[in-house]
This record gives sequence, C-alpha cells and structure tokens, in this order.
Amino acid sequence: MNYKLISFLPLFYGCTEDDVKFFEKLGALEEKKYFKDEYILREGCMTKDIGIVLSGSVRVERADINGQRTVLGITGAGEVFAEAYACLEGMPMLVDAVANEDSTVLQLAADKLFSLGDRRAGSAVLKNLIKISAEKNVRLSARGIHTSYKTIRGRLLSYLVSQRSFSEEGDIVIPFDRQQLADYLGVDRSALSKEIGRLKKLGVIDCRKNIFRLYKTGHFAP
Amino acid sequence: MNYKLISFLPLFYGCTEDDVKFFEKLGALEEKKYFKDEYILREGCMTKDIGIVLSGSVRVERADINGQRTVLGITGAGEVFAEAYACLEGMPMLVDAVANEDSTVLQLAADKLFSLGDRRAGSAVLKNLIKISAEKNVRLSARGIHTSYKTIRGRLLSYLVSQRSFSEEGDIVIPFDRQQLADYLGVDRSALSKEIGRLKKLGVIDCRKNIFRLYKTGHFAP
DNA sequence: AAAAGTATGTGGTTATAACCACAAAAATGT
DNA sequence: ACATTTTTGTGGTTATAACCACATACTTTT
Repeated sequence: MNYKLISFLPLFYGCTEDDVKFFEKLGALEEKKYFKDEYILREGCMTKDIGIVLSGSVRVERADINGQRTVLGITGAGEVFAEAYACLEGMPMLVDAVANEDSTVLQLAADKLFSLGDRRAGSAVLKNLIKISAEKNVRLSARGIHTSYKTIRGRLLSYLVSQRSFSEEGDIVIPFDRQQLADYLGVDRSALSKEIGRLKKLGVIDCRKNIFRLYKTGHFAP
Repeated sequence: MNYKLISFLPLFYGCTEDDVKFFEKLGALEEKKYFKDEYILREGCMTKDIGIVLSGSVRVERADINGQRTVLGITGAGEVFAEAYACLEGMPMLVDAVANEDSTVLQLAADKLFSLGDRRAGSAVLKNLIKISAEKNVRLSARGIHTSYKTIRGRLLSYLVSQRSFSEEGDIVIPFDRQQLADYLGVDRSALSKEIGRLKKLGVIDCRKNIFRLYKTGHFAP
C-alpha cells in the first residue's frame, strides 16, 4: 500500500503516512483491483466502505426498468464514491459502481472510522468527508435546479449561466460532450443539438465543441 | 438558550448539555428569531452558519429568472438547512431560506466547528453532520433518478416503487399533496392528475388522496 | 351549517421534446 | 494518409406534457 500517495489524497488531507498506517492496522483500509467493466458495487446491496479511486476511474450508473443504463457520473483518481451509502447503515445502493477501466480502489470502512475515538487523524478524515459530501450535495442541488426548467432552452441556459461564474469573462468550457450534457440536463441529445442551433441563430449563445459563450440579451425565456 | 433541548437534537446526538454550553462559550452558537416570510439566507450570499430549526419551519426555495418561485423543501423542527454551503467556504447559496412561519433558528458556525481540536463533543457533531449530509445526498440522488425518466408515468412509477419499500405491503403513503408531488417530479400538476387517472383506469395503480397502491403488472412502461 | 377557500380532476389546444433516420464532421487507430 | 469509429447536426413525424379554463370535491373557518 502506497501510504504516501494515500496521505496526499483529499480525503486524507491533514493525515501523515503514519496516520494512514494506523488506519490500515485497524483493518479500516483495503486495496482492491478491478478490471474494466467489473462491478464494484451493485444496486440494492449494502456497503460500509467508502470507495476511493487510486488509479483508473469508476463509473456510477443505473439501469432503469427496461435495462437502459444511464451514467450518473465518473469518479476519477483521488475522488470518492459510495460514501453516502457507506455512512448510512442499512441504506441500499440506488446505483451501480463499475470500473470504467482497469482500476485500483481503496476501501475505507466507514463504521471503523466512526467508532474511532477522538484521534487527530480520525477527525481530520471526518472533516474532509464532510466537505466532500457537501460538495456533492451542492452539485446535486444545482442539477436539480437546472432540470426544474421545463424546456431544453431553460435548462441549458440555467446551466450555462451557473458555469459562467467559474470561467469569468467570455468562454465557458464545459466538461461534457453533447451526449453527456444531454444526460446531465435530462433531455434527448438530438433535441439538445437542435436547441443549441436555434439559440446560435438567435444570437443568444455561441459555441464550438464544448466551449460556449453567452451573449447577455437581458432576457432568458424564448 | 435551552441547552437540554439542543443536546437532544439529531445534530448534537452524543453531546451533553455541558458540551452545548461549551460550543456557546466558543461563540459557535447563536439563536435567532424570524417572522413568517422573513428571509434567513438569500441566493448568492455566503454563510458559514449551519442552520438548525428549533421551532417553526424554514422553507428552502428558489426564484427562477422570471421570478417564479419553487419550493425545494421544508425544514422542520430539529432539522438542519444550509449546512452544505456553510461547510464550503466561498460557496454562494444557490437557494433562499425563508421562515415558513414564525420560527427560531440556531446557527452553528461551521468554521468554529472545523477549527475545534479533537474534543469528543466536536467529533460527535462532525459524525452527525456526515450522516445528515449523506442522507440529503441520497435523497437528492433519488430525485435525480426519478426525474431521469422522460415521461410523467415513468417518473411517478419510479417514485412509487422507491417508496413501496418503506411501507411494505399494500399502501404507500406519500408525504406530498398533488402540487408538491408534481413539483418533486418536475411536472405540471394537472398533467400529473391526468396521468394518475389514466394509470388508475389501466389498473396499474390505485389511490385515494396521498395513499397509493401499486398493482404489480410485471411491466412498467406504457 | 353555510361560506370561503383550497385541492383535485378533466377537457381541449398548443408548444415542445422525444424519437428515428441519416448525413456531415471530427477523432481515432493503423 | 486512409479507414474506421465516434460524435454532432438536421429534417421529419409523433407522442406527450404544458398550459388554460373550469367544475367538483374536500377543508377550514366562522
């Protein structure tokens, strides 16, 4: 186990290598390898382990009743998945976690973390976990806000406006291709492309690939 | 300040009255009263305070670009709001928090909580906060899953199925009236009523008021 | 018990987005 | 540089939900 690497992860911010070793001694840490497309966690199952991607990436997805799978997110190296389920005893997973490529995952047993005393390393991780969870929360809320608009136009513009703040001035670089953006906004890809075309023609936005620009016309609605 | 009451709140589970007093001494706790419809927090502003409803209730809502307000949730007595924003320095609120009725709110300064050492009371609150945050996370994810269906029927059935597990056997009592359910699912109320009518006629569901029943017909889609 | 207010169901119309199919463009591998 | 695959844009058609208006049922108030 690469203690140094682990001690530099966001979740272990404030921990030394020795702290990480301490967690391992407790049996709270376990490293596992997964092959591409191998299931890590399945919908309906319980987990007490917080997943931390050490290498590769993990896809969080879900199959609907017709077997249609939709990707809810990709967890990259250094990031964390399934932490909400791990922290809630008895809460079954609502999603699947699948290795998006050959990957290494570190599992941190949430129950062990919680039953830890008031050791420094423990509360450091707790604090980090809170921030990570809060971030996910805000991200989920934001998506809910965008998808609360009933039209593709409303959703898209709501999203673009929210992203503008990050890349102040001019270009908005979004982390999605068209299909991913459509999934994120909960709309059909081709319909989204069409709407983007219309908004371009109207002079409300411009875009090339995943780089958008918003022309503030003052009003928003159609 | 009613230390006893506070020590019994979910966020302070594991804390004694003295622990609460300790937090107060640190200047981490403040109690405030708000009149009905008074703003507690506004979209765009920063907060470092976790809000805890002591009495009354707090409405979390949002105004879209046209001024149209939508309620995202009601926080009742004992519950917590704005915790995600409070834990993320520099993150502006995406929503408003408004007193839904005359209310008392306890504010816990997240920065003070985080800069606390490894005192028992501190890590108890941290642990509680993690669970609360994880719960919100799962709830937000669940909503996202339901609204990922494109049709009212899909959304409604996805929601009802997810609620079935809680009230095993027969009746599903949902915590919404029609308008609230429509908002939750992101659809128009009257369209939702219509769809419920259709599903009743098809024998897929039955309902009276907010009590639903699902007849497992094996398939789901139209 | 009547009245006022709120919630719910239903019909009809229209806007909108899903869906399908395909062409064009871009990225990727060899 | 070519072939292959993936991504993106566009047209046309259809299903669906939003929207509006109103009647009915249910609550709450007085």
